[in-house]
Amino acid sequence: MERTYISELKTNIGKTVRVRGRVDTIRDQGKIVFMVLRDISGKVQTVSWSGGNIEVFNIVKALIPESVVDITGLVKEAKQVASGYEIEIQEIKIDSVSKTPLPIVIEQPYSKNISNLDKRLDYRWVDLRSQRNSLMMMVGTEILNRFREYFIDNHFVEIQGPRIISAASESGASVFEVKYFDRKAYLAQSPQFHKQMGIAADLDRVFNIGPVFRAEKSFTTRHLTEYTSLDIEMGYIDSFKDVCRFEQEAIKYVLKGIKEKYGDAIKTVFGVEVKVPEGDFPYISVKEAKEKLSKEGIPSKDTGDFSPEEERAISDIMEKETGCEFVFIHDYPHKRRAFYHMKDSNNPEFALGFDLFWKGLEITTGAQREHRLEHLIESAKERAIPEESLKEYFEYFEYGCPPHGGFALGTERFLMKLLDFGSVLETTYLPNTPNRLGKLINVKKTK
RNA sequence: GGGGUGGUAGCUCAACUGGUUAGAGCUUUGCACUGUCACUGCAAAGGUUGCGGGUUCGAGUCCCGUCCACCCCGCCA
Repeated sequence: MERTYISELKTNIGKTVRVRGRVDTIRDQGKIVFMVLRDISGKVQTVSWSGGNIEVFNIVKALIPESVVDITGLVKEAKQVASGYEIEIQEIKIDSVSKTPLPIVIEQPYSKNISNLDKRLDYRWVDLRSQRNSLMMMVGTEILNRFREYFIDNHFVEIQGPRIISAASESGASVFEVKYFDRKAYLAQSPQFHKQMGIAADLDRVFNIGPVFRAEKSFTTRHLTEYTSLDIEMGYIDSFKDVCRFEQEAIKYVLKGIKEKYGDAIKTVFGVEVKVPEGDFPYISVKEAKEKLSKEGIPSKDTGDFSPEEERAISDIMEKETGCEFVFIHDYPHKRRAFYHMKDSNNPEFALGFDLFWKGLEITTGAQREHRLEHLIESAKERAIPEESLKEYFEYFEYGCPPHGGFALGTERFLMKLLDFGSVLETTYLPNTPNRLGKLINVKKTK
């Protein structure tokens, strides 16, 4: 018999079905046992009596929670049950027995003692069984699906830049060195140069969704050493604002889709209302932002960038002023941005780039790129970046390159903000951080 | 990398100024229960107090070192 998902049972009342999944809870009443079965689509109560199939009854009575079972039974109406129906088990097969007790608590809506995050990550495959986490994974899937859909509908071509590269790319951010046969190589910190190659290759608009690596010892709720970057680059723009507008529309499209598909579930499980922004996201210059912060008495140590406190405050201020959770910040000093950002010809101190903040967190950096080789070389010189390390990159501009710009969005950060999680470690399937490689904790000791 | 807080049972935590046998809730195990649904009731099990050293008659508690986690900062997406 074919398997029926638990979510489909309500249309199968009166029928015999096969359901497969995990033993969620057992309520043994002596001569009647209720067992709640769980699969990816939901939960259902099953019932068996001592007066019914005694063989089945004995197996159910002895089940260990979190074991995997294969059940055939009759779906019947049951007024006593909240859902209105239950399954009377006719056959049961145990596919896999769970050890007990579990090493962590699987989070329930009523959970009081939720295990610590690091312990949960050690047993991530158990942790992800919770409704909260499986919904988080499904929403994450839909986010990438919608972005990809939007890009393809807007003439984008998908590329997969190499993750192992020969020269440490772009800024001073530390890179992971790897052994590549008999030479040194590096893990890509960003697909930036290869996106731009796509523009020089006349692919016109390209996107790249994939892992990037940062060898930074950052212990925060928003940094990972490996994360999934959503990168785009678009040709023939007139201004970085074309890039902003594109990103804004893409985000609206994504959030609209999420709201339609998961809005109710997100509201129930996370208590978060998915808001689809209307109209344009506000733009504000660094200078204006600093003035607003100063009025609110928020201290500033740096005129060219924002501290996390300032990021949160400026988001709050702008949301109150405009009702929008998003805000674009522009007119950053060029010397504080990547060398490939184009300079503002009216004021070369400024870069034609932007950051996008969402609910107090930077989720994107973008810019119009410098496509004129002489200017690009000059910018690299200003940063004292050895020309030799950029030789290959510079060549992309030698045979003509359209004006272009793009952005990178941190997908884990996006999901974190959407569902109001406290850390990107929670919105990553298996987060890598300076002290954690998958389940392998305490990396230093194994050196 | 800098600053702060912490590490005690499978999980979440308590243990006063250093003082008898380190406690509780949940989980687990056993028994009872034919309509439970965060089942209930009774009973039991469960500990090298992160690791290494020191002070003391005596250390979960104080000191030094070390590892790890969490929060804040730096770096960024």
